[in-house]
Amino acid sequence: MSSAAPRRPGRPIGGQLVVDRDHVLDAAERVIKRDGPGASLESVAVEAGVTKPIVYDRVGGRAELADALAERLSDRMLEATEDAIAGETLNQASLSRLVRANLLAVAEHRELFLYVTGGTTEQTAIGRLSLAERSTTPLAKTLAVWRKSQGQDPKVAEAWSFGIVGMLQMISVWWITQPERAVDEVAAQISDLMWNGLQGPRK
Amino acid sequence: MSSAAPRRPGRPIGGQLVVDRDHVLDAAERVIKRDGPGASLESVAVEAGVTKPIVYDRVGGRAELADALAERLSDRMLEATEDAIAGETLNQASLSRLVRANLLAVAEHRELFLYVTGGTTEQTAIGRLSLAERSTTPLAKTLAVWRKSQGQDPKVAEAWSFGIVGMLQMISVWWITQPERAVDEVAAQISDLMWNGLQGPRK
DNA sequence: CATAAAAGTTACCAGTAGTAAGTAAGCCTG
DNA sequence: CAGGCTTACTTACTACTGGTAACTTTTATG
Repeated sequence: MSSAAPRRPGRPIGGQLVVDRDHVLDAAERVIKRDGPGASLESVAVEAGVTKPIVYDRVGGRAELADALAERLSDRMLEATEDAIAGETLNQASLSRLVRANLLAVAEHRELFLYVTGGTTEQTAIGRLSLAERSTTPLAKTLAVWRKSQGQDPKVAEAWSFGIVGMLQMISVWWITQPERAVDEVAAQISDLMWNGLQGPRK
Repeated sequence: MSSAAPRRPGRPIGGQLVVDRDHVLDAAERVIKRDGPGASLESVAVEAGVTKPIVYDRVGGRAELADALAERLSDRMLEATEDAIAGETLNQASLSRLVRANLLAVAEHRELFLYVTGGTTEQTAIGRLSLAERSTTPLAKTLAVWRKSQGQDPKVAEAWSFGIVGMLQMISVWWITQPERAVDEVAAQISDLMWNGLQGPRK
């Protein structure tokens, strides 16, 4: 993929863009997968077969790169988790499948997940929040609707969705560094906590 | 504190250490409070009235600094939250006070919290986990005891405590960037979720 | 055909983590 | 009390990174 084709300065023959934004982002994902978080923009540029200013032109600086990758990751995770519950009614079993799908999706994009949730050392809070928000916003809507349908106050939806996303993120980081733990067991335990609360199931 | 007293090279007169580890860590906290996360080691050294190699000698590199500060922060937060429940029995009201105390403690150490949870771009996962572990380990013990006393399986304690800590961290980040939200309301909502689960209170 | 616009690269700057080498004071032994 | 070792610093450097300005070449346009 990273053919070291030395290009001359100047507009390329044909006048077309030599790489587009998605190409750069793909390269960034490969580099992060290879070098872990803390991969440099220079290496991203090399992997994309281009120089640094092009990366800046296509996606922007480090913060914007993290943002763009966060967008990609959260889209994929959203898709994976949506497939797992597939419009089913909310109950402990479907919740457990959701948690399980979330864990497996994180494991699949391990390095990318760590990069995105790890932040960029600068304005980290906003970055991490904007990632979380991509997950919480649809979740909050679902929660609000569901609460209303149960005759409960939907006002809690926003705080709850941030709480749930935070729980999932932490559990994910923990789980992918503890590979011996069975995914089904963790999913069952966490969905139990989410569904029944600390009190546990009341009969 | 940062008196620009230019010191000559060589061993200081008197033969004593000019600053100790805690002094450097105090300086680091002040710099982070002033400059936000991403504060440089150089500025930490200047604030401590000393040069960079001394920082390396006293506390180590960036990763070790983050670790040491994480230790300090989690100790303080633990203290604050323990004061809030003060050996009381676990119920929704005491849980709410715990969440509230947690939020206020985070707000008090806002920049430090962001620095510590934001990580150091490198080996972030381990760093964040080790911070979380300082909170989860005592929590897990408490949970295990409590579950046993209720005739429930204490095996869930470890996963649950990571989940709870993750929830608290995310809620904290969210809340300190949304200053208009009343702390009592958020604490009530989150403790409701933690105690009763998604189902809400059953009568 | 001259000139502007487009799409690249080269070359640089500033700042940062981390380290090697240098220097002055204290201590210890003959 | 002189000379050498140890201690506790600073200075000065390297390597690298994010970010940008300036330059080069091709294409499009009046």
